[in-house]
Amino acid sequence: MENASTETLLRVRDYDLAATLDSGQTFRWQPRDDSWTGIIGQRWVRLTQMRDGIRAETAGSVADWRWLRDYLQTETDLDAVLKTFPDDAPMRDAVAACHGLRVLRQDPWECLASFILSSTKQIVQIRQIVALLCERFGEPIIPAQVGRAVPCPPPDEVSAPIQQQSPGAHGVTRPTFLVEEGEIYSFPTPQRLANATEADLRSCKMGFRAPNLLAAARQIADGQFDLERLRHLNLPEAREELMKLRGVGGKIADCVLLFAYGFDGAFPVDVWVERALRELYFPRRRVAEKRLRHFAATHFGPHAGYAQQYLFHYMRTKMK
DNA sequence: AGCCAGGCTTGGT
DNA sequence: ACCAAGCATGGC
Repeated sequence: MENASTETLLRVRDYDLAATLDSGQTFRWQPRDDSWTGIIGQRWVRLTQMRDGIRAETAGSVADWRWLRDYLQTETDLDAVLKTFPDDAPMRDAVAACHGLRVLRQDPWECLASFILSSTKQIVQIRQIVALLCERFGEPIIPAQVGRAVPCPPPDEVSAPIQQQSPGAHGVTRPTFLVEEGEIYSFPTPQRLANATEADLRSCKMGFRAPNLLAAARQIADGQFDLERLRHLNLPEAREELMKLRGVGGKIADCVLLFAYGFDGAFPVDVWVERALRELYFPRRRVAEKRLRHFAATHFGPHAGYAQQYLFHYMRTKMK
């Protein structure tokens, strides 16, 4: 029986929090003071990498931390997963370079919506679009004043804006507060977005992706499309179902299946992973797309998606 | 300035 | 069944 508390230590080894939260599977976590702050569901959370695990702080008392262990997948036996990877040089290098990288278990709707917004966008830009979407349509969340007992904020911290030069803004200075807490909005529900207009969504800089997100939100909001039902399907069935949504092809479907539903066999192939496959496994060879997909589908074993995440992060961070 | 970005859809052979 | 263009937007 756990006592209700606003903080806990999740004991876990071989968990690289930074690699996990910054490897393009999720888009809202922000680094700050050796910690990561973000929103999980309706909760503000701060996570800190410790030697013996992950320290978690949140707003409001928590009696049962299962939701967080589930999101972070701290119970996953990483060694058991790594043992299923093919024993070849590229995979060994990727695992060595990204030791402790995990695949999260995210909320299906947030994951789906985020990846609908991801097509032909760099990760930094996906983050910006998602941030705008949450600011405009999410519910405000109260961040915890963790670690500092502040009955009332010091007057100079609140009332005195810091003059800050925004770079490249032609000499325009804007007053900003130094104490901004980063993410303070929940991810908008399908219902909320279903009531928005396409123009509203376009104002979040999502361009041609706006009608796709809007259509998905409306289909889910009115019950025509059931994200929960996908949990009871097998991988190919669930994949086919997701691909019925406008703007969702094989790659985005695979991302959602892997990052939200825990289908470890899903193997998203984007430009980075395709590059990894061609350069690491078929150097200086012309390989047809068809054959490459067959290789991807057969070579990496039951946790292929996990292997894919190692290749992806390896290519992005270590191979430039 | 031009190319590319965790792609998908559509219309051409 | 395969190929290219087009799609918004921003960073480099």
